[in-house]
Amino acid sequence: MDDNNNKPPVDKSGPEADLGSKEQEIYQQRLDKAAKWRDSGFNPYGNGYRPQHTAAEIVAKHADQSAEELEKAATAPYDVAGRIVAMRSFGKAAFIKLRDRTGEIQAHMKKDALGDAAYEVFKQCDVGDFLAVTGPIFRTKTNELSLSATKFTPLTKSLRPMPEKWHGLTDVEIRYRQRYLDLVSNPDVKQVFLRRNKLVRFIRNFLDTRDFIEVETPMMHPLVSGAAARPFRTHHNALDIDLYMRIAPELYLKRLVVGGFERVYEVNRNFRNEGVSTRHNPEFTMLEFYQAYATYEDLMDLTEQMISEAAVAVTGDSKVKYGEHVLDFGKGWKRISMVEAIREAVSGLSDKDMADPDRLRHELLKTSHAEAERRAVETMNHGELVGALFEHHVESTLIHPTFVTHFPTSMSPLARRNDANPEVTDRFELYAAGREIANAFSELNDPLDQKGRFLAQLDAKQRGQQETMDYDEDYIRALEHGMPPTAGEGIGIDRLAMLFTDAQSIRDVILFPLLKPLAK
RNA sequence: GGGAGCGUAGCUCAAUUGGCAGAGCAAUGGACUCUUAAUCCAUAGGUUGUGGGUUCGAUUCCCUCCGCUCUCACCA
Repeated sequence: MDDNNNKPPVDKSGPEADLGSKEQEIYQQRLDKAAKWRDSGFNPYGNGYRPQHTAAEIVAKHADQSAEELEKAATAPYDVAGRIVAMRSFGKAAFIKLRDRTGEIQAHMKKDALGDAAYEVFKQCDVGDFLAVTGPIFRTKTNELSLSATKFTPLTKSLRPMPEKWHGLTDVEIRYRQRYLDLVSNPDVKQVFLRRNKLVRFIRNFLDTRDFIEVETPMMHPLVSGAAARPFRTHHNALDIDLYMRIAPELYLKRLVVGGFERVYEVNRNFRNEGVSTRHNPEFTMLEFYQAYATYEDLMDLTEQMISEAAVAVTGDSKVKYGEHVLDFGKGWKRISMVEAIREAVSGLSDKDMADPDRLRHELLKTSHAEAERRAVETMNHGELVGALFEHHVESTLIHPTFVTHFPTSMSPLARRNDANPEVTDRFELYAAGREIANAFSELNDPLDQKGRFLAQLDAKQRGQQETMDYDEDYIRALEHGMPPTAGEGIGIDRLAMLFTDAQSIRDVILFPLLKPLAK
């Protein structure tokens, strides 16, 4: 525990200080109700109750039975526990809705079935409390499956009021800051995260069945490596060394390929100290995988198969609605080189033009109006100009899944050069909905070439570029020992989850997105 | 970091030109043993994000700060 983590002691005697006056009143009322539970022998924070059934299994078991059939069958009592999410009371009877991890089930609480004393205890229950209910199943006059409670056990008292039942919780700030309330209040939100879980499980299974081994590599790095991004810094006290939170696991995973793990993957967090937006969270989840004896072209096939199958597994269809569009993840994705893609989008650029930095600079300045941007364009090399033109004119137009290949070598310091044209690399990025989803290449395993590329990165840093990689001596040493021909790929899990859940903001697929702390 | 917008009861939202801050849900008390946003009667609940200014008077107009949303830049 850090010693600089001194929090004021919490006052345990009454309502919390952040409550409004109305909320304090409710808080006190519920403390009083909890005391009444206690007086009746129920600990409002007791432990050890083990419900024997779930809402979903009860509903599934009796979904097809009519009211008469259920009455005749007279089922043995069920026993479920959950949060009370709705209550409609009639004085001497009430309907409550209990929610557990599997779903919801209604219970009919009747004074004559429970007894006077027990019904008094039930009256001290509120929406939000946790309760266990025992009783046989029946159908109400409106045909809803319900438990006819013969017994109940108060389990946990909720002291704060739930959000409004009809509109739910819509204030996005509260939704992100207090995700637990969002999850309780908005059932769709839970579905989003269940889908995300399904996606990650599908991917793990897909790779596991293809002989990939899942590993965990360091998230605290002594060097900045594996991507072009600004890192977070941190400090280890006992060793008295500065470290960086990782921006990518790439070089560690390739060290493992050197060591004989021919197929490895890692699904974990990367941290980048950059702007926050609807598509960027400072910490985000990345899948990276490496396969020896494969090329970037093999990975295009693998990626197409993995993501098209994932779409069906997660959403039920290879055609996925996303905002205004319906994305078609069915196989046969377009493959186009970066230069071709630019020439398709910008008319009047000949082969010769594409090779001429001044011509490209001129083209780029047509759409770059901000002063800082124009200055940046002036110092770009040929590869950077090609990349910038692509981002300006092509990226946002790639709606259906599209592989863009052959990125300029200068913007791909870890990728293998193309044999026919060393100015470009054996690399592709996958785009969908106008965004980058995946990035892959045949890995550069020539240690001398890699040395030169690292040196070029140092050079770029000298020129003032902020997002550069450090020279990683040990990585070069690893390559000098020999890395088999390998291809590797990174897939942004959050962004893929966005596509499969129709989420317009990355914060909607991250349980606890980074927000500024509120001032006291 | 730049630009635009937003912030009113626990929640969802009103408040005319600057003129007594309101409703529904939730809560409390009462009636009600088949409800589905249950219904009916009554009660209570507010430092209008913060601090300042203009004004006889500010939720409303102006400024500061805090937070959120969108967007641009950086990036994936």
